[in-house]
Amino acid sequence: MACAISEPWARWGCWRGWSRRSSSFLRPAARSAGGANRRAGDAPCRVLLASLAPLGLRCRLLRLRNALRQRQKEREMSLVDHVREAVASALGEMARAGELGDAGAGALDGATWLVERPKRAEHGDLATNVALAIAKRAGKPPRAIAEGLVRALAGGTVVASAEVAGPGFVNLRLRPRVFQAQIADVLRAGSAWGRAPAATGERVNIEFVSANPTGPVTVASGRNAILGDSVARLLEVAGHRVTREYYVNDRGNQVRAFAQSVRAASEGREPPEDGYRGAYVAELAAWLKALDPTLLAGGDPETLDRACVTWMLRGVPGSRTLPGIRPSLADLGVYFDVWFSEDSLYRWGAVPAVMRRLEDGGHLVEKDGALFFKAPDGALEDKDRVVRKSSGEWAYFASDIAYFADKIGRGYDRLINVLGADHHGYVARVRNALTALGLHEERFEALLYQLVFITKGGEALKSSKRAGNIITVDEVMDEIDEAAGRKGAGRDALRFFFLSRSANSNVEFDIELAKKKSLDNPVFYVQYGHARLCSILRNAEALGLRAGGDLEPLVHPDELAIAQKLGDFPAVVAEAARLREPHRVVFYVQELARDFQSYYTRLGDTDPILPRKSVTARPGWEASWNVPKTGARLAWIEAIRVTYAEALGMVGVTAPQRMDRPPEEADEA
RNA sequence: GCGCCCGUAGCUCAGUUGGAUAGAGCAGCGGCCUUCUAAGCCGCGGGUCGCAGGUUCGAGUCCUGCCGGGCGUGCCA
Repeated sequence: MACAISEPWARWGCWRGWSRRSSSFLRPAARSAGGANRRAGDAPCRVLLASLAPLGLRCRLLRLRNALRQRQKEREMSLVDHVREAVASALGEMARAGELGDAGAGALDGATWLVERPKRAEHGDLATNVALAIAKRAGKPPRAIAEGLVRALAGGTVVASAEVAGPGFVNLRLRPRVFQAQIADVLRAGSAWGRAPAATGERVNIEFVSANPTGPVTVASGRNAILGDSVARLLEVAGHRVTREYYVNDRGNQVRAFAQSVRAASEGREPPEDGYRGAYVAELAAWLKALDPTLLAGGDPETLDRACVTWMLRGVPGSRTLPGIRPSLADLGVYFDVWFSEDSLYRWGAVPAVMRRLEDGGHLVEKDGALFFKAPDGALEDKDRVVRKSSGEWAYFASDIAYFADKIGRGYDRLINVLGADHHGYVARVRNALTALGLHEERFEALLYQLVFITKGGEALKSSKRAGNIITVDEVMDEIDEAAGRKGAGRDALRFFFLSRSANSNVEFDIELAKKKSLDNPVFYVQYGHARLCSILRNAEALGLRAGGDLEPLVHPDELAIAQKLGDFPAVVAEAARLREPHRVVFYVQELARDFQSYYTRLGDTDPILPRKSVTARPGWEASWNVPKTGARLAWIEAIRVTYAEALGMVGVTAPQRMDRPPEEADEA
């Protein structure tokens, strides 16, 4: 289905053919969480295998590839995996020795048991509930099994000591070497740390924002944008190939009402009954008038509709009243691969085509002069839905069905829609329609988030595009930028704010509080931590001290605990991607920041990482300074920094290299 | 009425396929800067996890009912 697109905004990459190039052109280099091919892994082998090499060689290559994969797998095994393996093999020994009763090794079959981090540090580095889990099957009390396990684990290479606790938990302390190896893992992975190999997962299309192009980006749609974009980043991190898509409703009543409001504004009239009255409407009217007076003065209404949509998306150059949907989203760090025009579905005849298919399947019924989609029997939503109004116009639902059919036809394994809770009734409708068309209904996944309540000084604020009292993401970001004295601070703060809670919880956004307390945003705490790490590394370099060497001097309990926490990162990220819950990454990085800052400040003067000026002032200080220990600690710091930066990148927040002293607190008593 | 989501500290929220004494930020109180960045750190106070049953070795987490809040249930999108 080739298309000739007449909307000017379409040139920005409406269709898949151009979208990649145009989007990479538009994306600043900062797209660190993007889908670059990293960790090529066994790619060279694959290439050779595909060639016409002789059979013997191919067999050898196959073995080599498998060996490489095995090694890769081992490398990707987390600390928990290693310990789990050690526990399992200890249990195997016990079974052979008859310590697990008649069930023997079978006691483990089908049992769900965990090796996990206990909440309290006194309970060890890791703990397992396996004795509790298999006690019934083994026919022995949990504590007896636990005691046997403690004996069997003694003297291993991973576990340093083990003890029975409570009803039968086994608490484990690990050898420092294990944590030191964790640091090496992070540094080896570098910018691939926490990521699955690229393009190994599904082809995913994620549609989000898709707000009507009749107003600027509001704080409410900001939540959609930030959530959708962060989930998209996480999916890429998890190895999926992701297309980000915005469905532009550039047709229908709302666009018409909007265009008529613009025309009214240009003539100094009140907007029509269902029209729009924000300041941006007048701004757009003035801009269009200057651009081409015939547009407004009795020109073709469709051309005017189109022009309005175009400039809403693009924005009036230099205007803060009408910055444009696309630039506003870019300021939020949100970019799309595809901007899909609803109107184009009509121009290509996709809507009647898909309706014919529904009709052939007997899924349409005519009532009161309108055409309805018949809900299938027993479906979750059992009401019939209008697809063609009695006026003869297609309803939005008709083009939506065509749109979904189109997306499925493009061969995605999964279609995700990020929707506000006020649209959740829509989900069943789409599912029913896809089922009726015999399309892959199960590939459709709705990601719902609860609504944002805008308040001002504690009072509910009814914001509506039509009334024109909307709160835009731009004004919020501008305010915070100004308060923090740094461009981009508002973006980071807004993203962090929305990502600091699960999509399932309602958010109250107090516009006054957001501006006044913007510097309390935890994002700055995390960023400050990153800047501190960078600063240490900078200072080290100036002194000629380098990260690396043997990690054995790394024995401080806090340092090892943080190293262990770094090891949690890939699992946190994988879980966040699987559940589409970016807030997990945000909470993780906040914890990491807390751990590091606490350690760092408490360290104080007692055992500084870098030599003080009083030390470096003496010539030849290097001879008395513990350089190997510093090297190990710097490696540890670099590993933390990498984890910070990766985590922040995955939720679209910048990781600044330096943050200068905070702006003076203006308030005086 | 029916469907989906939520109810955890004064406020805003986390809480991994059910695990040990339920956590964090903000707010409050008390301490720590001749600085490897105080946008920081340490400490204190603060809880019938909406209520009532049930499931089990064990429930904030799973099931049922009730109470309270949000959203949906348009020939609006």
